[in-house]
Order: sequence, then C-alpha cells, then structure tokens
Amino acid sequence: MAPKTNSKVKLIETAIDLVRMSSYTDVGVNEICEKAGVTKGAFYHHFKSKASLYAEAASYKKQNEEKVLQSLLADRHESLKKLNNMIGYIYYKGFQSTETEDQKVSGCPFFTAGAINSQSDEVIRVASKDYVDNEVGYWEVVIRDLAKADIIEQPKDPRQLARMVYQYANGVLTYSRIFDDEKTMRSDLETGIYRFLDIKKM
Amino acid sequence: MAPKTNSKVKLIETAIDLVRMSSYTDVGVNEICEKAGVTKGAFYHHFKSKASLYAEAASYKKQNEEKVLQSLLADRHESLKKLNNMIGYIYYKGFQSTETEDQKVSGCPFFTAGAINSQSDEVIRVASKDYVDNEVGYWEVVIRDLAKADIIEQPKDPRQLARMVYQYANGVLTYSRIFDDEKTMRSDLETGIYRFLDIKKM
DNA sequence: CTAGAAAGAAAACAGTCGGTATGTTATTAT
DNA sequence: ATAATAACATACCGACTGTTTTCTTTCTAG
Repeated sequence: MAPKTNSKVKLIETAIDLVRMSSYTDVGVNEICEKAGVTKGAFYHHFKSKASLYAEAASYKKQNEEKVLQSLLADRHESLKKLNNMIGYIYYKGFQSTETEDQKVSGCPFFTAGAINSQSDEVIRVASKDYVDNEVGYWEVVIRDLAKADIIEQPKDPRQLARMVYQYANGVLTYSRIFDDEKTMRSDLETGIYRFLDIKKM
Repeated sequence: MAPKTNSKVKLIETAIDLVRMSSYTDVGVNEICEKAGVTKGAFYHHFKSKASLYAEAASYKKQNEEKVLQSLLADRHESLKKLNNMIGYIYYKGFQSTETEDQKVSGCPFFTAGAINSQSDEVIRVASKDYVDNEVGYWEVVIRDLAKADIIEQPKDPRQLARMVYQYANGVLTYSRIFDDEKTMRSDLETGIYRFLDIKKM
C-alpha cells in the first residue's frame, strides 16, 4: 500500500528537472542522486551511464506528453483553440517552476542538451532526434488542422512549416533564458507564431 | 617583422572556435591552451578566469563583426540585398568549418552558451546579453530598411520583429545541430525569414 | 523455507576540472 | 646597464567528474 516510489522514475524526473534548469553537462550524477534521495549504487543499478539516463528520460517525457498533448489537441476543440493550447503548453513548459527554485525561463532540456551534446555523444543525438521529431509532429497536426479549417492558407510543405514554428518557439525560449524575461517571452511566442502562420489576432 | 602572434588573441579565437563546435562547459582551459599552442601560465596571465575569457571573446567577436556587417549592410546595397547578405552571413556563421574538423552545423557560441550558463554565472550572462542585443540591432537595421523601401509593411514594433527574426534564426541553427543537416538548415533559414517578414520570393 | 535475483548503500576508482604558486625569459623604461 | 614589468613555462593543488567495486538488504518465485 505504500507509495512504492519507484526510484528509477524518481531519478528520471529529477534529472529532467535539473537539466531543464541548467544543462546536461552541468548537472552531475551526484547532484541527481542527492536531489532524488537515492544513492549512486541505485543510479548505476538502473542506468548503465549518465547518457543512457538521458535517453530513457527523453522517451519517458515523450510518453508522458502524449496523453497531455492528445487532450490539448483533441478534435472537440476548434482548430484555433488547439493552436492556443499548443502555445500555452510551450509557455508552460518554458516557465515551469520547481519546488525550491524561484521561477526562471528554462526551455526544453532535450532540445537544448541535444543540440549541444549530440556532436560528442551519439546516444544523446539519437534520443534528442527522436524526441524533437515527435514534437514537430504535434505542430504538424495543428497546422494541418488550421489549414483544413481555412484559418491559414494550405501550406505546400506542412512538415516544414511545423518544423519552422518549432524552431522559432525554441529560439524564443533560448533567447529568454539569457534575458530572463518572462513577459517578453510570452509576448514574442504568441505574436511570432501568429505572424509566422499569418493569422490576424482579434 | 615576425608575425608577432599575439597569444591573447590566439587564445580568444581558439576558444571561440572550440566553444562553437561543442559548448562552454565542455571545452576546458587545458584544451583551449593546447590548441592555441600556449601554456596555462600564459592563459592565466591574460585572463583571470575562464569566464572572463568568454566575456572578452564576446566583445572581441562583436567588434570583429562590426566591420563585416557594416559592409554587408552598407547603403549602396538595395534593402533586399541587405537582407540576403544577412541571411547568408548567418548561414556562413552556422556552417563555418575549422581547419581540422569536418564541417558541422555549429551555431552562435554566445547565444547558446549564454543561454545555458547565464543562470549560474553572471559574467557570462552580461557578456551574452550585450552580444545578443548587438546582433538584434543589425536585424533592426535591415527591417527598418525593408520597411522604408516598402518591401515589407511598416512594423508597429521594429525592435520586436528584429528580435523575433533573430530568435528564429538561432532556433534553426540549434535544431540543425541535432539533425546535422546543412541543406535543411539553409532552406529553413531562408524560407522561414521570408515568411516571417511576409516577403514573396521571386 | 529457501535460493536467487533485484535493489540499494558505501567507499573508492582514475581522470579531469579550473585555478595557483613559483619559477624563468623577454621586453621596455630610465 | 639596470630596474621593473610583462610574458610566459612547469608543476601542482583540491575539488569534482562519471564509473566500478564490494557489500548488504529487500523482494519474489518455487
């Protein structure tokens, strides 16, 4: 009956949280274990390396997001509502607060860390690639939906447009990390995406 | 008449190159010194810390780019030519090759490293902020010029539009690092910026 | 009840990190 | 020529890195 706190999951979630706030390289195994409340023995019992934890974390996050995003993009919503849900979710992800730390713009750990460390570690590149591809897929759904509802013009290459919107969104998050300005981030995110998709706000 | 290779400059340029290919945290002082062909004694003679090297590198790069960009954005060019020059420069920066390494998409070291390490090191945040602000300024020039030439509609907030284009461009670069796809990067960069600015390509 | 595996604790591993202390050589000013 | 200082070079430091090893506990299948 006890919570049966799976320490493997605890490690993954702690790692995601820590990496999101700083970076893959800057977060050590020691730190992850401490914050997760487990020892290094447990860590290396569950994961063969730090990189493999990262990979498992990426697929874990991917699965978790599936439920959330499918509800945000459910067909009962109007297509413009879906877009706004998606924007809101990006904002929520990029500005999530941890229990202890004060709120800071953070950005997607798998996008950021993936880009930085993918050149040296193939495991990380593959995991990031997979995660990012999946995210772009959701944007493609939104865009196809908007086109079907005649809110945007039918794009020649919906996948490319989805990719570009995703690239933009992450650019905003990265930028906002430097300036640590939540207001600007929120505004740029929405304004930019609407402009990109050529939708006039009302 | 000997080259009088200033080892301080050599260190800065080596550091920029290495950080661009990987990241601030992943590039060590030892590595920088080795590749620059100087010892650590020389390093810490010229810089009081690794972070201060980063800061000096940012302002060094900023100054160096001033000459280049002023020529690319000179008034003798048509405004559309200026835009294309700017896009070409971003592409060039993001796909520069080092002497030894094979070509890889790299991205701007001050944008990337700044975003990641600015939360822990104030010196880095300030340096990155300054550098990025300057870059956005160039985009603002381009955009104001395009508006004056009636190629784009007069934007309500030129600075915001410049910032958004900059955010997008860096989003593309970061994305392309994960997928290491130069072709897609080139295409997304140009297509996206034109779409963002609402210019029809001919 | 017992064998075996899974899970975790604690300590130590070799290697690297940024940084320092102390030396020597080269340059410049007087 | 001499004093002073800039420009290095070499060796080293403690702290920390990801990882391994060894040992103990907990769980579960037969």
